[in-house]
Amino acid sequence: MTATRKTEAPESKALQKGQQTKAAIVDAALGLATQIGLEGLSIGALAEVARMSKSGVFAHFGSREELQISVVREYHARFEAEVFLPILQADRGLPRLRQLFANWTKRTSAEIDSGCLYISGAAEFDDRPGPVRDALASSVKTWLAAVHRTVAQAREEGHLATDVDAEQMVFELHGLILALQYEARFLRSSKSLARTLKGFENILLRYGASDAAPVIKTSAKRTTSSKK
Amino acid sequence: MTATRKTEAPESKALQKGQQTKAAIVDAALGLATQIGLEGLSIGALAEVARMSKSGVFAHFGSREELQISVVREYHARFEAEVFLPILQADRGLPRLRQLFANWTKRTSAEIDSGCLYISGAAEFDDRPGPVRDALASSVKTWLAAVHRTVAQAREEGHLATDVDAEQMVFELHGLILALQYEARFLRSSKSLARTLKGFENILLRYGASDAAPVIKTSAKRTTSSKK
DNA sequence: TGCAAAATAGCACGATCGTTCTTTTATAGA
DNA sequence: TCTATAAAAGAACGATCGTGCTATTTTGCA
Repeated sequence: MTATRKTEAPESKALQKGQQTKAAIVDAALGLATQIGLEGLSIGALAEVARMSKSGVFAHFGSREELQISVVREYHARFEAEVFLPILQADRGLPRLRQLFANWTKRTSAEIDSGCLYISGAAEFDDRPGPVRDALASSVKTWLAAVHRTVAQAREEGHLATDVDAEQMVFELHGLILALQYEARFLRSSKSLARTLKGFENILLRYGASDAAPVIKTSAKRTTSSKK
Repeated sequence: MTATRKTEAPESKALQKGQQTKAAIVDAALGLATQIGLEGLSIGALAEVARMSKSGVFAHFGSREELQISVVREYHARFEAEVFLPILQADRGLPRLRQLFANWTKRTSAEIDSGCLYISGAAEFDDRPGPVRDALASSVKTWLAAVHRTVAQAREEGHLATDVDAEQMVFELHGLILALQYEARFLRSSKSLARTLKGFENILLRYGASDAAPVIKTSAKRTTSSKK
């Protein structure tokens, strides 16, 4: 359309000035969004953090909604890189499932300063239709499908009982993660990480995991010296 | 401070005009807050719903924060009336625990139009200190303590294994509820209610519930119920 | 080095926000 | 019924919101 075409397509040099400032903006926006939520993310506050003018920030996205979608996509990419991709190096089956849950747990609990966008976003957009919600739901579903696949693989490798309902197991694992986020981040409970790990072992036991769980049988000793 | 004191204290007649309009405002505010969140709750929108002027609404609370706290308190009262109080009529022990979870599940899933303030509020206020967060956390802790008590009673009645870690069980139950809300309300999954109920039976089985759960045993070759 | 084009800044707009102040209306006790 | 007071409305404030528009600066290629 526009007659102004550069002599060479701009896709060769991937990161012109504009692209890399946009990346920096999205990075700052992601930091803000994980703190105050996707809805709380304002262009003015973002411009201040990025040390730019409002219109300078705005020009990269064209609308606040597009900015939010960019943030969701960036979170998706990081989540994939930090949680999903590393588990592919673990042995297929139960070891990989263990690694998956460990990474997921770590990502959910460890960083106190940055919450999980998949969780806060779900609460914000659960009855707010639109492209932001669609992007969020799509990312979450992609991830849950990956969990489902990993569970199914573990079952097919013979590491879980043959009649395991993978969807049910994913649902229960998801519940553990959600409880972890809730009780650790909102209620500030220090024990929730341990509860999550124990819950995971409980689920594995119930679904017939072939390796013994490294959890102390609760029947061993009640009322130990560990008061408080 | 003010020398203007009524001839008699106003506490005798509980519902003057002001009190009952305030109750109506809080009712409308609760409806708004469960849809768009406590943070999204604005006095202007609330005034429109309540068919009042902004300042007329505002005068009842003195600040937006106080309005939010009133909403949290109202939600607490309703949650208690709808979920907690009715279970006291069920037999102490496992029947009561079953009734508790049934009510909790019903409250969480049934009403699609109104989300759970304890869940959306936690996401909004998990790193936003202040009295609203305190009110929310206090209510949630009260409820979780009631769940804990019910679990402990079921154990002491002999309906659960004697070595049940009540806190751990509450954590896992909470996770089921959170997963229900997440997958039903955000992901629009129709199967999440069934998954929640099945997860509940799984937990009961694992913790040695004395009545047989209506769930098909998953090839119970591993760690059969050797517990007492 | 010059110059088109991209990137950013500046400014203004209507809207809405929470809040304060003043004025009007409705209430309840004498 | 009269009247002090509570309740509600009205108007305005400074801020901030998202988003256009225009000007200025910076960039990258000839």
